[in-house]
Amino acid sequence: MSRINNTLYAILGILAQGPRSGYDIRKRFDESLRFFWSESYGQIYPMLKHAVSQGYAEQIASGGPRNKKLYRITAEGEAEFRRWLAVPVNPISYRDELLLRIYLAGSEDADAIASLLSKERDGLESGLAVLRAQEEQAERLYRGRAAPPWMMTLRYGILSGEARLRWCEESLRSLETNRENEV
Amino acid sequence: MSRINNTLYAILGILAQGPRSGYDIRKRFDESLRFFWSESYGQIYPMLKHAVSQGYAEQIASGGPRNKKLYRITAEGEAEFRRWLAVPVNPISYRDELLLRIYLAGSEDADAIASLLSKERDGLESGLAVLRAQEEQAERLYRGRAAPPWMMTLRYGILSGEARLRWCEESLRSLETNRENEV
DNA sequence: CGTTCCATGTAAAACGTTACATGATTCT
DNA sequence: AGAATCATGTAACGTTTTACATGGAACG
Repeated sequence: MSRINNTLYAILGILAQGPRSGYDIRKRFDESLRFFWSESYGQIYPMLKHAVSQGYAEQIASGGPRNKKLYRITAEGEAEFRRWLAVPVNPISYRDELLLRIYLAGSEDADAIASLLSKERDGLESGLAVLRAQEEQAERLYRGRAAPPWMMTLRYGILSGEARLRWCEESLRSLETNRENEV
Repeated sequence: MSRINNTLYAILGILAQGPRSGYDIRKRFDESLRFFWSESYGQIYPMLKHAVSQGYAEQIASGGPRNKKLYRITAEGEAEFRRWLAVPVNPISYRDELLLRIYLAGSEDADAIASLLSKERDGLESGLAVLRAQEEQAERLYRGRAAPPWMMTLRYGILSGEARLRWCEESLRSLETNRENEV
């Protein structure tokens, strides 16, 4: 069985919101989805051609000053995309370098681990500040009305970031406690 | 600049705890690290040869009934591993199919999303039960004494799982609310 | 006039999984 | 005896990133 190609569907999903160029699609991934998904040019341009060859998208002229190549999703493309939406997700296989290092570290590496953890904590704090600002802005915008589905992904960024931050702090405290008990 | 090869260091880290065969190493990843790291045979066996060629490990006879090939880390290998431990981690690039689908879904896909979310919730609940049982067992074992570093990774599994579970529940509630307001 | 951004692509390398091949040992 | 597990490896395939190549447009 050939694996489901998420890249194709991710691109179709962006095109479902309106005609876009390869460059537009890349920017979209980079600006809005980077916390949980990314695609590089090396994936996007060949996959757009593939989508056209499968009849899921078609190329249209832009008429813009740079005459970029816009792609529009077809009816088959949209049907295929909606089919994919309901397909059960694969279990997330995610690789976490920080956890790997901690798991493999010995007690003699406590300093190195503490340093990694505090760097991580600082990064999380500034990242969370950005997400919270975005959330506030969106809340003002959608006051009262139903929030769009992408708000859920923002919310996830905040909740998971907070959990990881709490874990960093807890871990740093426990390293500190161990150190005191040894002295 | 050539990318840092995490696979090599992950293997060296396992070997730093004692001589192991390729099979042993694979089992270790599969049993204890699967929540945040994995390596397949296709990576492990060639990488062990590479480690030997670099002088980071050496092959020793096992003498066991199956005469498996044990590898032992060398002094250089251990030094290299400790150097890697302190290297700043790369930002996690993690791909979350569930968040991708939610981000790309339109309001007409609310049913499909709700179904994915409730499946995810059920999976998280049973996964968390396993982790909590492991934590209890470990707590009984290390009562009072300093817990080993790998306990932090278990703790992370619990905290991040709880956060994701809360998010699932919150998202399902908000989908439900939107539905009621539309009717 | 130089820098940044827009814009499209390809080639090579790196990364990673899956399937296959093979055979011994241990358990039931 | 048959099944499961131990054990080592390779080949093919698929995925993903990075580097390279090219050039126009907008901005200060």
